[in-house]
Amino acid sequence: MPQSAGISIGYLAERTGLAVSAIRYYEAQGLVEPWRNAGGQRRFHRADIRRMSFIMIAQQFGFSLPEIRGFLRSLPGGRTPTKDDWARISEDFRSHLDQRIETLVKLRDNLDGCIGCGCLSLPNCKLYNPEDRAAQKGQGPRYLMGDRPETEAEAENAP
Amino acid sequence: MPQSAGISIGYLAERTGLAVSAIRYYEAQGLVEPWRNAGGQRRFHRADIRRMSFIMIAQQFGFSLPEIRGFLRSLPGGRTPTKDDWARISEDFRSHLDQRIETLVKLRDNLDGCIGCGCLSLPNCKLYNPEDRAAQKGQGPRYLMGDRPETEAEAENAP
DNA sequence: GTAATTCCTAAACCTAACTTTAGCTCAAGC
DNA sequence: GCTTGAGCTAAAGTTAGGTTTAGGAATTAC
Repeated sequence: MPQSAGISIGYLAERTGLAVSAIRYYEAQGLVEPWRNAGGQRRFHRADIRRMSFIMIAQQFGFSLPEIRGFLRSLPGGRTPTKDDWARISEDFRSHLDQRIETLVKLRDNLDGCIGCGCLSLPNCKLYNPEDRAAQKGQGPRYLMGDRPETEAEAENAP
Repeated sequence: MPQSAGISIGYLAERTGLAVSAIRYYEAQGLVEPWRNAGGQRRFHRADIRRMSFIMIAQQFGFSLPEIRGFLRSLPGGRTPTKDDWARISEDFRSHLDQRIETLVKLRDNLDGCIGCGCLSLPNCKLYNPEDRAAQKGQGPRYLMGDRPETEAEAENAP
């Protein structure tokens, strides 16, 4: 087991459950910056165990690696984040998470409404309603339930 | 505009906001089964407008295309799903969705606890706690916050 | 009847987040 | 001191969910 001169990639992998290849990938993405020993092998700070954990948690929260890199830039290199460091980052986490939860709950509520309305065939279905298009996450124009200038009624009557 | 002999892929795209290429991709994935006209062009049922919408909604709910294909298999081909068809599918949606929301809320609550505890450095942090590993979505064994057989205390004391 | 659209297929390309492979070097144990 | 495991790099492969491109063929509009 490595002692004072930093830890090996294998040990870091063992402690975090990450694959060695994943850690090297994170380095390539600028999420961690190990130094090299005399033989050219990576050496990590012990604090990088937490750094890796932070990455895994942030991923669960739905952040991309570039976003996480942004967070990490505001973290001090080489040491454990303090309460203040973490509190700062938590704000971002919170709002992002709240938004995702809200979207899902809204979607679920609409689904509930649809069970009672015979859904997918009635223009008053909420999943069908234009005002809920805001819930979309995609980039292009996507119209749910085929709702367009032409009404469904028209469409149905044109066999 | 197509009349009695089914609708074209372009019209379906226009009505749903999907790209033509996406619709062809969905066909390749077995999510829709158009027939062909004399000239070899795809013709869709008008009900496929809703079928596409169903796919888009299910995607927003976080389902993968194979999962959605599963849902669609229980739908009647060629006609608008009835209230009963939809109710049957809604059950599945509900439970999946509830589970996803629960996971996120749990994660958020843990985050809240961490803001107060100085997180990422205390063994009593909930994000750090083994019992919350269940919240993981990945496939491999991943240990959050470096929690393994060896305790953090030990690790910290071995510089 | 001809020009402009739309549609066709197959194959290549794209992004994210990694893993796998190949061929080679380093470090550790006995 | 030698064998074995751990580490190295570069490049290619993987999965999901598509888009883009190339080169034709069918439809539609006038």
